Amino acid sequence: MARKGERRGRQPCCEKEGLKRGAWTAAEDKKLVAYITMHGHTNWRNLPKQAGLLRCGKSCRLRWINYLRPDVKRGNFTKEEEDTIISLHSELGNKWSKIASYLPGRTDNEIKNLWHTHIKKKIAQGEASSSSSSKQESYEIKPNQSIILHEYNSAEELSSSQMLWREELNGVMDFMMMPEEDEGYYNGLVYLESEIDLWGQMN
DNA sequence: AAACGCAACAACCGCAATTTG
DNA sequence: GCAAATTGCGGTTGTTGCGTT
Repeated sequence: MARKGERRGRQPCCEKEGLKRGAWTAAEDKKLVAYITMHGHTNWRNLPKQAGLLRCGKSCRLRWINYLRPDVKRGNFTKEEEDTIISLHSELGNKWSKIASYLPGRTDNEIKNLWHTHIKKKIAQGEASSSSSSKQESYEIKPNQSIILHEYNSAEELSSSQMLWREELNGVMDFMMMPEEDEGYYNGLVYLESEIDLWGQMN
């Protein structure tokens, strides 16, 4: 908190002088991970000082969220993940953090980068979402209609994913079927190896 | 081998939203 | 209720690596 009489208006997130910028070194990563593992991250602004890092809190936060968190998934996006992103983006627009919340282990920054480098081009070329070329079928199911999915490995995971999907989109549920690939089905959130039944009317 | 162009991605910046005193 | 501090988000930029000429 600034005391009365101090400079008005927004202050910079950190003192620019003396703080390191640019790529993180392995030693810095180690310090950050060690500190957060021990103390957590309740105050990003004070964290770098307490952790002995010459970085601003924002930079530490970004580094942790995007790369150092233990649950961050590295590596290429799968076809299913790309489809999910395309589907969610058509509903939500550039709400990258929202989209990321549907993809465990993926960050908003990563998804945003993927969108700008890969998916946008694919869509522009008409390769990504063309239902005719990829043999996808699309159905719309209204929110109040019930859908029951049978014969899957993890009932709990599927159920919660489905509820999230419903609540977040608060309206039309877009369900994608790809019956000719691997005998499986996709709904944008889960991939099912086995049989699936739908209850409720489709449009 | 050097120069260039481009794609990929890590990181920064500014603003909005939220929290705090 | 208000002002300031802090956090989170999305747009953008900078750097790096790779392929091509």
